[in-house]
Amino acid sequence: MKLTSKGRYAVMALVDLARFNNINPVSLRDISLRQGISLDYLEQIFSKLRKKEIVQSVRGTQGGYVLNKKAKEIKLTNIFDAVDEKVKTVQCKKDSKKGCNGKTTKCVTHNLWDELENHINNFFKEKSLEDLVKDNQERRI
Amino acid sequence: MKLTSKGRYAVMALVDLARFNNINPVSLRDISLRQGISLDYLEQIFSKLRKKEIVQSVRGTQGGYVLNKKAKEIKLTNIFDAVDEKVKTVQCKKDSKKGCNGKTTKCVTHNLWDELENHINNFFKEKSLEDLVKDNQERRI
DNA sequence: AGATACTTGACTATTTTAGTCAGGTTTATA
DNA sequence: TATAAACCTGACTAAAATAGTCAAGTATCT
Ligand code: FES
Ligand code: FES
Repeated sequence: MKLTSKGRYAVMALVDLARFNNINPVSLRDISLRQGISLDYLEQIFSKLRKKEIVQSVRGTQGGYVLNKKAKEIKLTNIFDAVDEKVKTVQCKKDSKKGCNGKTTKCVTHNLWDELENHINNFFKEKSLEDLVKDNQERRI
Repeated sequence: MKLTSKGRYAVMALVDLARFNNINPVSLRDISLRQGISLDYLEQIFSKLRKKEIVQSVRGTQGGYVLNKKAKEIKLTNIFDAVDEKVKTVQCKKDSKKGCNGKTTKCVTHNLWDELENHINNFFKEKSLEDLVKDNQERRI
């Protein structure tokens, strides 16, 4: 199992934004340069973040993006949800009555993967953007 | 992030094997039928499990596979390790001094992903094959 | 007017996954 | 000892997912 770039970049970009989010909006160009992420790719990512109201956009010269909530209220789970970085451990469909490989009952490992999924999601629910910014500032002292 | 079929199948197959691992070796054909996993694919998986000494093979007619250790001593982490289902959250190479996107220092999220990786691996270190078999038997009563 | 920066949607190369396929070798047992 | 069951190995491949790029806009500040 691995984390995709989209998810990783979304968090990198938001940590960057949160750190420079004082008065003025932060342009994607700046984030792109600081974090080494393609501008075009960032645009895709921020489009999704905006639709889920995690950031707000400011158009025109001197424009950019601003956080739409307090950093404390933005959890990792919200970010991942916005960019479709979902944790998927089971093979069977959630709603379907059928288990793995067409069995009428859930497969022998179904519950294990459900536990795993919860275990991972708990981590994402606890961590906020504020935590990440703080961690980063401490390490820099 | 998602779990791959290889990892999922490896665990399904081992749980199956552990449950029927009384006296005689269990053939892949039986596992294939019971779990609905392609025989050819199972062979790939068991080849790896054998190399890591998680199972032992018995060749010839009436052959099959047997657990090479007690179910209690086989942890999920051993299984995943054997079939190369690794948890990879960071983008940077482990040994390289360079961080994400060629930075000389680790990127702003590196520590977060390290924490996440540990969080997930802890889950895998705790769960043993025995736990899984028991869970399954209880649910069947 | 011109530059900056957001907006959108389509397109594509690469990589990974999830297998299949073909051709073995070993061994119990009838 | 023939035969069938079952392990063993490596190469191959279709499909999906990923990680972007590219093009053509629109809005707004100076
Ligand atoms: S993972 Fe849900 S039935 Fe197998
Ligand atoms: S994940 Fe290690 S430097 Fe970015």
